[in-house]
Amino acid sequence: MPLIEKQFQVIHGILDPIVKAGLKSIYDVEVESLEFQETRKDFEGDVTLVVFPLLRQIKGNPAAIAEAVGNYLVENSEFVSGFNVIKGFLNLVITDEYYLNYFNELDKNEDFGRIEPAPDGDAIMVEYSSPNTNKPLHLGHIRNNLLGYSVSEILAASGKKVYKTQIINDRGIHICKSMIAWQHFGNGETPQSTGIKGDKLVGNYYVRYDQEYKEQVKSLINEGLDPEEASKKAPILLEAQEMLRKWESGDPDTVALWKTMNQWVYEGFDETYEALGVDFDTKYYESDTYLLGKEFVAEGLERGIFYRKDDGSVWIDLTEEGLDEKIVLRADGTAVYMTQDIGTAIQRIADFPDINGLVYTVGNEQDYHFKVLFLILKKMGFEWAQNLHHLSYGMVDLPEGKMKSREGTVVDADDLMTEMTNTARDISRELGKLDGYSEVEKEELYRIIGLGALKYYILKVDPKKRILFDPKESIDFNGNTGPFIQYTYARIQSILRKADFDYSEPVGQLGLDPKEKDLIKLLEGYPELLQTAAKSLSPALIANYTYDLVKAYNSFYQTVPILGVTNEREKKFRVQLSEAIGFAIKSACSLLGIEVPTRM
RNA sequence: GGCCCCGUAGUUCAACUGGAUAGAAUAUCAGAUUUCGGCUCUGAGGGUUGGGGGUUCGAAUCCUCCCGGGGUCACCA
Repeated sequence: MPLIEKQFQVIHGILDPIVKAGLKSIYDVEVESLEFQETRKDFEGDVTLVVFPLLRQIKGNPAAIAEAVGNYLVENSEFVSGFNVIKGFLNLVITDEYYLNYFNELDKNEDFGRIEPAPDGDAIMVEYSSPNTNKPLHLGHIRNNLLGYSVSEILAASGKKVYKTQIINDRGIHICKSMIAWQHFGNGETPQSTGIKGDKLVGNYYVRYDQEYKEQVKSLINEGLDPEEASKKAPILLEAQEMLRKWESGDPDTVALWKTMNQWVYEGFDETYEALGVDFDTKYYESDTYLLGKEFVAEGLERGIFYRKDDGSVWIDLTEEGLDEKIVLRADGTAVYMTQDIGTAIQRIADFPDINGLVYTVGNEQDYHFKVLFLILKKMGFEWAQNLHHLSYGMVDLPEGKMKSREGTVVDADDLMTEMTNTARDISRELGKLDGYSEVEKEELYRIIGLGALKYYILKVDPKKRILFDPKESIDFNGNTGPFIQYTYARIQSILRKADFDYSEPVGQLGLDPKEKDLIKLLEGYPELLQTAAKSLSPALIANYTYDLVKAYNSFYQTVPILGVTNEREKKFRVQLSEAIGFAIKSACSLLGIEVPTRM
């Protein structure tokens, strides 16, 4: 049986045809789809069939229909041992035998729930991070990176080939500002000579530029210029603009300095990415792509998708779609942001022909831009334009308000990770069971815990919502947190270490404790959940599932003895179950980029 | 002002995309360990889902009008 079918052959899938056959024989109707759901905790049963939707095709009292289907199922399915009806809800009791069989046939390993991509299947490209090269990464980038990376992992686990990419905003006036400041005030400083991380060094000069600029504006105003005039005439601004012109005309000295300083930044970014645990398969640089797209606009103009205004600029009219008119080419024939994004999208498909979709991880302030971009690409008739997604996310707020890099109220990405590690160290020193660990191993563990806390905290919330981030108080190590999950995993590993007997063979039939049944049900739901998370690009779904799983395991652990039970078969089964839950935790966490320790 | 997103226990988040009596965590209070890791478990209190109207068997979810917060309406990226 192919892997995919096997993974989805869960109880819903088994009952589906039987219920349909039952409805056919009782009421003589063909029903297309049925709505199954997990039975709520307050009711008896395991699986619930919602009868209301059937009323469209079957006239009658929902409770009576439920009763009839229930009776039919008890007679015709070996797995349904009983049922009860509450209003239009048919609650079915599923036999222990079914769950045990399901568990025994499960592939129990670290790849639990994953589907291998088909060799000739469609690929998807996920863009995230997309930094500017004039300042270091901050908390907002962390949310972006974690989301993009996690969504990539989820898509890959759901059976798609994934290319992770970023577009680096490496050109423009902002980088010229850092360059000018470095020329004036740098005295030849380099990351090597100062020991400062490259992105931080360049970022410092960006701040330095801004200080100088403000002073110059002030003195110009004192000399009698009006504020608006002064803000345009500050000498250092004019220098930066002149430098941009030189860069665009390819002036060798300017380009050389630009390359050098950008290289410093990239080395700094690479360190941050590595610390954060994210990576990329390919990169795009705006200096390469900012001129793309013009020929496609020209082509679209011929085909009547765009139109030309009297001044020569080119536009698209989206008023029929409820949007505005949007410029796609300036009067002087140069590209705008939109032109460039059109060109870059097309370029990516050309570079990787197996791609049939793109995901852009970009903040929600660009919602409108992407709406327009996607619409334009659709109008241009690209087939892959049906599969464009803007993974939009809300801002990260601080208790003091917005982050502003110029005012120094940003939370730096590197600093934050260090702080998380420090907190983990403090707590673990008190509570950890780390006898025999070397200092190096301990430090590695603190890093895993600190980062796990940060990642889980950010990924568990719906991307659309703003996050209020209090670095001091928000990160907790108890309750619904990353370390809570890691702790449970570590505890399972502790049991496996102590289980010094062979537990690999499946045990035969035995009665299940309700807590055991709960755990198997959760395992059963995972592969489908993974597909849903992939479709909705939602790491939060995975995070919340992981938490449910861990909670259910802790409850099981508390009420049911594992190694202490006298019955050998039960002991074996419970160790197997623990192991399987461990695999599931590890698998789910890996989709969030969270590592799990064997001790902590 | 037009358009888009958000509003759920004191606080931070859920709610299987229209399903049952809206759930967790946290904080507070009360309990549990001859056991495998107490960073655990069990329980209590805490809600007019911002407000009004509508759609239907059924609404936090869909429609509509208000209120509040944010974003966006650049020939910037």
